[in-house]
Amino acid sequence: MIKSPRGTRDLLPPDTALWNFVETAVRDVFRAYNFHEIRTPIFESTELFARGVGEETDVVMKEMFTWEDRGRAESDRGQSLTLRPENTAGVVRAYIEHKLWDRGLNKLFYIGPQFRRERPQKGRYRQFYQIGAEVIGPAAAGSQSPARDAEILELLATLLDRVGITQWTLELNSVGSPADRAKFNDTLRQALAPAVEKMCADCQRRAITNPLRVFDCKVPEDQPIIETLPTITQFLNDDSRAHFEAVKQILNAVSIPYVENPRLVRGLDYYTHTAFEFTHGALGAQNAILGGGRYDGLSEALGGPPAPGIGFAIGEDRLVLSLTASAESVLRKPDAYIAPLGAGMNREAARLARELRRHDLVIDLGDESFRLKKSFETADKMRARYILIVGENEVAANAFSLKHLASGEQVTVPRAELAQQILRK
RNA sequence: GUGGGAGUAGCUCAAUCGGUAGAGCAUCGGACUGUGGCUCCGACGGUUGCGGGUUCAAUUCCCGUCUCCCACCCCA
Repeated sequence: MIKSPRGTRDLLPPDTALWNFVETAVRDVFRAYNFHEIRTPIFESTELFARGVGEETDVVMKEMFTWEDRGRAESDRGQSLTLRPENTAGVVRAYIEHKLWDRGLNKLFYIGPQFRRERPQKGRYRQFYQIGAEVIGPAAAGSQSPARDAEILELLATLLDRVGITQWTLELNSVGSPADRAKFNDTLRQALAPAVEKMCADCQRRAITNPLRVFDCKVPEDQPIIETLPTITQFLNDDSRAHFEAVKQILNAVSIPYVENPRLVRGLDYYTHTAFEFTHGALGAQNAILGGGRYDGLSEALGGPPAPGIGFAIGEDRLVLSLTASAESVLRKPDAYIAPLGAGMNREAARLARELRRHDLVIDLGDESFRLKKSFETADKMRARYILIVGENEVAANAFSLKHLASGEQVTVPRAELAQQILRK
């Protein structure tokens, strides 16, 4: 049997109702904040991710699905292509390609699949879905304003509340400018040097390759050493500091709770200033439900003009996992199930179904060969509100037996009044 | 990519010391020819993930492999 490839899965009804519930709610929220949808290709030039995400990151070095195009045209052949591992690079590429700076400030959102060649785990797939947004534009259009950071964070709080996730924590930090980070990294290496021998094997490696990640260490014995390390907060320049303060003040003004986490670092190279994560307790080791931050230098890194930006990406798979609502509860059930009864009744049933569906009713129907008992069982199973019986008696009278399945009440309703009756309850 | 656990009917799970696989639910049919979630009866459903090995005999023991789960690396 051919199975779906490792780390991929089929989303089936009724679960897809839950996904649609999330996506519909998310679109509503984006609309309220005047964000508009962008759809970028699912694959791009490998170079885009190498330059945009960072040549040295794990994502680019070992987690991408990459292949060589073998098109007929000389210009296509040998082009290295990659399934997008994230969507920010693609959005910024589109920003540059279509000169979107001419539109002033762009407030864009996307919903779609991303791909990483990782070892699968719960809530972590090789084809996974992200809901994200980017605010990007010339500095003169306000793209650099702390008001944009705060607006994004407030939007996210609204969004999570809206889908019924209330147990979230917003962790906030500033990672400063690239220069701030370089200084901090040097200091960190020096601070680690005398103690590193006593630390776990992972930390010994991190101390050399990526000192920032030492903060993520969960080994209890290492914590006393980590406590003594400097934090990036002390290395922020005046601009970064002022920006961070302004963001926090707006959050206070709109009553969005947050905790400052000076150890929160971001893995991708392009982040500057504000960095944040929303976590949810019930998710185990993979407790981050979304993350994001500011990336003021990304456009230039991709060959574009200066274009400060801030964005986030929600792991939709994990978001759906942490939902308390059940798929069953958000599934729209049929308003009525039509049971044609006896030879020739399919035609009349089809006519009725068509009439009722015009009234925005959800109608399903069976077949004239079904015994009435079977039709009732089918209607019950799909949780239809009403069953509508279409038999010879009904057709002769042009009035139909309509039974409310939950209460058992049955009435005979003239054809012209059927929709009204069904809409009633 | 590393370490550990698990794979038996569509789903959830049994199967004693190694003796050729069973239940509940689901599906379909009947009891019941125009009135339902109940009840009873019956049917359908299996390469025990896949491949190899040991054995008279393997769901069971061994090896390999695939997939999922947990943790790590990393990240949303």
